[in-house]
Amino acid sequence: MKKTVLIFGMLAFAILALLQLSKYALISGDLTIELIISGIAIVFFVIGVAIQKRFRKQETESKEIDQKQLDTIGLSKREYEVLIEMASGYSNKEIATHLFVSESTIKTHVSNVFLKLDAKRRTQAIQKAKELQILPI
Amino acid sequence: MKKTVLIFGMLAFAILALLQLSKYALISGDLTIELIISGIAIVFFVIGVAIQKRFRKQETESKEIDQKQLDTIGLSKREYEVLIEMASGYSNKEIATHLFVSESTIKTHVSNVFLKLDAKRRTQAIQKAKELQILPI
DNA sequence: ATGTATCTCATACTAAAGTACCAAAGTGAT
DNA sequence: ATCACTTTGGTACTTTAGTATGAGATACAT
Repeated sequence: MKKTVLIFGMLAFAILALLQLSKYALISGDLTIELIISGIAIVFFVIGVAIQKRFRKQETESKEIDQKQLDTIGLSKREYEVLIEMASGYSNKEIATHLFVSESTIKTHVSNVFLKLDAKRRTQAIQKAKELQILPI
Repeated sequence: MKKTVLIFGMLAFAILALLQLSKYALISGDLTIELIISGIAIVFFVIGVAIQKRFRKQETESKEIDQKQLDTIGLSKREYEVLIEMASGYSNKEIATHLFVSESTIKTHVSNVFLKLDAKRRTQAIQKAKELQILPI
């Protein structure tokens, strides 16, 4: 947030400087009116695009992994891995193969995930995890 | 697409007109240099924001239900309902209650959904449906 | 009318998922 | 060193999920 304020402050200063500069450049006759107007137009067009892009970034960022919620839920690293595999549509046996452990281990992890997400089925766990913005995509 | 080209053409024409206008306004002395530059800056800033917004819209619009793919997959109305219930995390028994039919019926629908989505498990079916942009959310 | 597809439901079965314990070994912090 | 947590794995069991097959009822199009 402090960073944003600083950038906007510097931007405002740069804009004022640019305006003054172009004004004196015109009076002194170094540049033609067409060039100055074109320059101003390009600069502000770019600024407009950049600012809109910044807001868009903030909007879409809300659709990525919510690290804070992940912490409050308290899933362990391994449990989280299993959750992601589950959401990808794999069976316990397949997950066991992917993570090089036994199916029993996966079942234990799965049960723990259910407890922490308050779910009764894996589909429900996936749904809840999605609502909590915990899953990639 | 034709619409976009037309809009951009008109926009280009408007910009050229604006530049000429401001040039002659300055020469005739009706407006000060500050006003003209400010006006140009604002106009192009707005144009930059608008264009960026248009692209952003196209990006986010691709995240809604893809009716065409739904048709090609050929899910029946009832099968699609069952798929959505599945993705919401409900068990076969719960889905049966929601749709006022027996669990057997749900099992039949579920199996048909698996065939049409080429899935072996409900979690996989959900994942594939999501990739095909068939599910709401 | 007759065929095609959908929706419904049943039985009988296999496979997978999930629960409930228990327990050993490793990790990390105080 | 001790405690808490994680990771691993096991057995035994219950519950869902999923498959295969058959079949009646409805609706819709040719």
